[in-house]
Amino acid sequence: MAISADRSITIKDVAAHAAVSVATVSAVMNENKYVSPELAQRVRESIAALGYQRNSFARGLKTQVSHSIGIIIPDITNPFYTNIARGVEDVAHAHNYSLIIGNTDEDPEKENKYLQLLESKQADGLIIAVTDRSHEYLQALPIQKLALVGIDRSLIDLGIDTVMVDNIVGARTAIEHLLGLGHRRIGLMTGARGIAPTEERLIGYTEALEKHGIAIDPALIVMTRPRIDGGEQGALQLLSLEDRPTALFMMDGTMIIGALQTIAKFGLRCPEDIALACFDDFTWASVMRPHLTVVGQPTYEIGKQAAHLLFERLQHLEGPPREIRLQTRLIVRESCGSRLHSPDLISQIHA
Amino acid sequence: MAISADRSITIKDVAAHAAVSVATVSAVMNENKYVSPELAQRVRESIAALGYQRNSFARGLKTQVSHSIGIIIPDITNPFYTNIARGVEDVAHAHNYSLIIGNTDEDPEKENKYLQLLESKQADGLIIAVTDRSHEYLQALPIQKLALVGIDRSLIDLGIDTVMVDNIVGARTAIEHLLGLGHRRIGLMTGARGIAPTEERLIGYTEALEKHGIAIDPALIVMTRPRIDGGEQGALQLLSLEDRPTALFMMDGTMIIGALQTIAKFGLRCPEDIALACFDDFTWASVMRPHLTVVGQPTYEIGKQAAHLLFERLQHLEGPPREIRLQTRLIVRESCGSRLHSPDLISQIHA
DNA sequence: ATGAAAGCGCTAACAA
DNA sequence: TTGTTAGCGCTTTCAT
Repeated sequence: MAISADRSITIKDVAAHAAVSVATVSAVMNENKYVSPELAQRVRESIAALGYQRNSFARGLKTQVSHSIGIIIPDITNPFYTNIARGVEDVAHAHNYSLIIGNTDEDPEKENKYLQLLESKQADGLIIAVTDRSHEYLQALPIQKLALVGIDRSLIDLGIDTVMVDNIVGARTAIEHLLGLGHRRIGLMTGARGIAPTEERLIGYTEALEKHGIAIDPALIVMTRPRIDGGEQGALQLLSLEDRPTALFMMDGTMIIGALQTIAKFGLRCPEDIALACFDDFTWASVMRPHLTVVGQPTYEIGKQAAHLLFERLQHLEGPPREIRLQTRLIVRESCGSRLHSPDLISQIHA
Repeated sequence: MAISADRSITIKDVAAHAAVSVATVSAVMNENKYVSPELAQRVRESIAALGYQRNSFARGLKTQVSHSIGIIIPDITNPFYTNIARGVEDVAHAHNYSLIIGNTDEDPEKENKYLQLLESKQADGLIIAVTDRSHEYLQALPIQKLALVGIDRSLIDLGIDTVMVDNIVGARTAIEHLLGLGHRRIGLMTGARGIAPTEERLIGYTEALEKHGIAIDPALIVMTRPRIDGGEQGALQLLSLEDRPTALFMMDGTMIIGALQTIAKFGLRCPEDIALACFDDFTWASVMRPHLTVVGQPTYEIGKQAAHLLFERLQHLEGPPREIRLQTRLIVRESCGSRLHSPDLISQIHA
């Protein structure tokens, strides 16, 4: 801002300073050609002396690689995505890549805009949690140059590498835990229908119940938004039922906060009067009263694996798409009341 | 990935397709020169027909602007920074800029690396929460081309625009609240000494106490890490004091979780046995038991303002540096026990 | 082992 | 009003 060196230092300046050709400077920077030790040393000294940094525009123009990747998610503010982003960023950083971030707020238009931006502009690759109706975009869009990895929703059918979680087992395990504690009427709050995580978790719920010979009561399944107010409303609806459920399972971690509030309004205690569990572990889950029993998703790991997949894809563009399924972890704390039933179950951790 | 059009479409292709010169195509894309409606229309059609996207490397090489900005923060996973990043991203998006993110983990070396990366590589501007000892870097580094905005720590002395919070008033108000509730021995957990937020909050603490004629007891001030375990240890140290404090105030929101755990280990109840308050409001603060009384920082707003400052700076590089101070908000809930003292104080909100 | 020079795709000054 | 062209800074082929 202040001391401004009118023109920035180019490879030419370095070449002149070291009294060599620009080709030689380029060679030592890229270490891709033999340069005699003396010259190399001289060049390095000139680089240091001038504080030369190569211009990535020129480099990119020539090589067509930007050394940056993008991540498109609904909202970085949601801890689920925050951790994924962190995982991605760490891997990108290790590869000397930079990470461009885009929040879509589940708006297909915003998503589309980012897709274009990233494609035209810079990214070599892209990690994306697609918005519901946008799948077709992905194949329609001219994203040929872009390596793509999907997260949270399976994109494998579109020939795109994907990292997601084993939702069926995750949900089933949690419901079985509740069943084991004697619950028979288990309310379920889902996110948007039709997307993989919701449908798969629904399967897990159904499987667990059927295994115990319990009929599915549609009244116990309510769809709501994966937000605090969604949880509030969902719980309201479920708790207003004539034949009130004794346990509530939520597909999203933020919902449980709303549920907790509704429960308080009903004058109910958790877990004594009603058991609560949800997907997503988060920092505060273990310090809330009651400590929350949750199905933890390896969020950081999802990001990490997705980034690994992406960088592998960047190497060999060819090869069949791969899908990685990560396992969830049932973390039993207090909100289902296992302590009430059998003290020795406390803090048992289930794979 | 699949259908790959071997060579991507360039401005030349569009020019040929529309039977005009490249200059005309450029003119219609940039809307910076008069082009007759007919030609303009023809060009637009060709652009659409070919799905042309301009190559930002070439554009950047020519114009030296990248249309992307960076944000360098300790850790995106910390809700304080997450929200800031979201604020920045929203503004960047509105300006059609992309946002590159870098986590430093408070490691000056990583910070330095990002600085170089962003400078050489792309960013037109940069928002940064500096690591403690790195201030000198900022002026030493050849970041002349980069517009800079500092957050959380004041960089105004370095001639850099800054957005931060009124830490003195924030801390003072909270301590006065505690004082008003009758507390006389108030333990304080600080973050690293020597950085503005810590020192300023310390001033607020001191001012409040002195105003009430209470001497500062150095034993009540402990420095610890702004993390859960930091809070755990800090509380341990404070609660082990012979003359135990009746209230604890923490400079960081994550500390309070650790403090809560330590309190439980001591068999103490909050707020009955000990009052608790901290900086930083977060989603769960209002659903935790007890509901946490906190000094909320307008995190999203910090990011937004910082981005605004940055874009303004991008327009007029000249002009004196500006510092924006945002106000904190004391959010009184339960953890200080105001309910215990006077029921009508509950959920009072103090500016 | 080193250097000269072409050219990546775009913008903008200048010419027509 | 539209077109021609130089040149941004780098990589890389081809000469030497």
